[in-house]
Amino acid sequence: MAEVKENLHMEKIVSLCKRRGFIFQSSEIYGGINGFWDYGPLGAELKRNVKELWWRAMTRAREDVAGLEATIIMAPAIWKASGHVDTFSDPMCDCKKCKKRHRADQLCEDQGLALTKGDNGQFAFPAGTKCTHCGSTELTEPRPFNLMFKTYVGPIESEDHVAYLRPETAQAIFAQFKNVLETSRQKIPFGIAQIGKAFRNEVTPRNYTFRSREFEQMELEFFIKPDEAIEAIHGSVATVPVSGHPGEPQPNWGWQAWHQYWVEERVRFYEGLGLARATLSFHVQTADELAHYARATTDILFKFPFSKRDEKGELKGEELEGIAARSDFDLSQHQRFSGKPMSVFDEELRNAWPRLPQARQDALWQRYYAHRQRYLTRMGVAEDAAARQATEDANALAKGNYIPHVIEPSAGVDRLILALLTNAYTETVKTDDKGRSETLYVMQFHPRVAPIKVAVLPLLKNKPELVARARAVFELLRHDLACFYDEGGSIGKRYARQDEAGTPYCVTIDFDTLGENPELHDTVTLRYRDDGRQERLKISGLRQWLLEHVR
RNA sequence: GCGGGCGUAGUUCAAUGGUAGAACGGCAGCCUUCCAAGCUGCACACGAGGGUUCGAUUCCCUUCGCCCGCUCCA
Repeated sequence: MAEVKENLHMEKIVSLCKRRGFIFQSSEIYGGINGFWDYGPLGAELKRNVKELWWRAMTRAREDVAGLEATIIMAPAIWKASGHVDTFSDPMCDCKKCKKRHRADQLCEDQGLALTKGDNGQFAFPAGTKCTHCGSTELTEPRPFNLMFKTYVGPIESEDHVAYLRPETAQAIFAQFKNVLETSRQKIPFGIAQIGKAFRNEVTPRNYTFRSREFEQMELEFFIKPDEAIEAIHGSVATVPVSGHPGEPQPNWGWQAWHQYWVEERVRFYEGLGLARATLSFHVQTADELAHYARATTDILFKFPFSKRDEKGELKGEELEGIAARSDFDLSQHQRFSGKPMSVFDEELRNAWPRLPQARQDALWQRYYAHRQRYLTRMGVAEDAAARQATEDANALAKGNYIPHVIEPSAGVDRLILALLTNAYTETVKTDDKGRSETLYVMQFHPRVAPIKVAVLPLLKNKPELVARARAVFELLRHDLACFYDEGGSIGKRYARQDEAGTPYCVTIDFDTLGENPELHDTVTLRYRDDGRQERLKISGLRQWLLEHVR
């Protein structure tokens, strides 16, 4: 279970998932729809378990995170503020000769030209634009390529009524930041967590459910004080260990410590779901890759069989989660676009500031000013207006006000499910005495995520006493555990069925349960999925034992 | 969106210009004292649409879907 699935073909997983009811193609009876997938009975349980574990770890187990469940369709202005309306609609074109596809704006730039946009919103190439691949001038018209799903709110289908299905859950958190802050009795640093569907009209959905057009995210926006505020209050920002978990959160943590903290917290979460470190890898985004507002982004990758390989031939992995340090960009954008203040008042800062030596005050003021000014001018605010606003912001800081910065651990649920399925999949070829061989499939899920926790089986079906006792045991367990009763076929076949479903424990009611051997009266066989090991447990302690082992 | 390959029971495969077989799986019954035993029976498929043809699952076209490569992935 711990090893990396190097040479596993995805088709095998796809076929098992279909066969056992983990994942089906959406709308299959109508021929399917590209990029959309349904979870069958086992998949639905698996996914529920994963979301439940995330929610528990991120909110209930912590005092500093509050939950949120926002709508999928929101005011379109949110997507203007976030930048999605602009960046999600890159104009694309194809070369008619060599069939190469380009981003029209980049193609022009590469040749020192500029794409033009008419009043009607239509893009056009300047004369002489060539394909950078083959040199042909036969290019298709630049077409906007919007990755957001569009719909209309209300009965009138006009541009005035356009709305989008959210392409990420994060923006809803930013938009409700003030409401949550005021109602949750939290103060900075604290986070808002949300699980929910998001939609992206991907150009090419690929790799089974990995890149779907409808998918689910588990996102935390964790709001922290700007480093300038930390320095004012605590004298300096805590230094971060070179690697590893920085330990329990401290008041003097700056964004780097918080970023590292969340990376490590998230890795621990994945390990707790059964994804060993060896199956994970990291990608620290380089300066070139980083979005302009991001200070750092660390991706946690899982080594899927379809992942690309590095120079050494090792699987590089595909992204499960990105942990981004997004500065105060998002809230600043919403403040500018909505006109509503997104700043918070920090009493500690207000009290600390006047006690700082003047030189220190000036230095922090200057740094904060520079940061704000850089942001504003990058966003196209005119130089003098930006200077004025940045001055205001820096003056506000001195009075204890700032826009919080954000650390964002953002995970894809469906990708994680696919990782868990891949990770759990094992096959072994078994040859019997007659030389016949068959392949046995075992889904070795961590008991925590397993869709069915325990199967209850009477050893034989045609002995009413066994069946009755088995039904009673099933009844005893089913209210607290995802439980499955099966009496069809032979006991071996039933074990094998549960192995494919990934059920970690099977409980068998046999003649000893009934008292054939008095010492074993009221005990059952407990059979382990991964090694077939068996032991006997008292029925009286069974429920408790199982609850402890699936936690 | 481009290029290539592919679509036959739930799964894995077979055959065929005269409407399809198997294995495993599923369901029911019998049997079975711990790892896919056996016996009997049952159900289930040519992705969709159009064309050619007396007749199409088979040939052609379109479409949808899947896989690979390109492109895209803020």
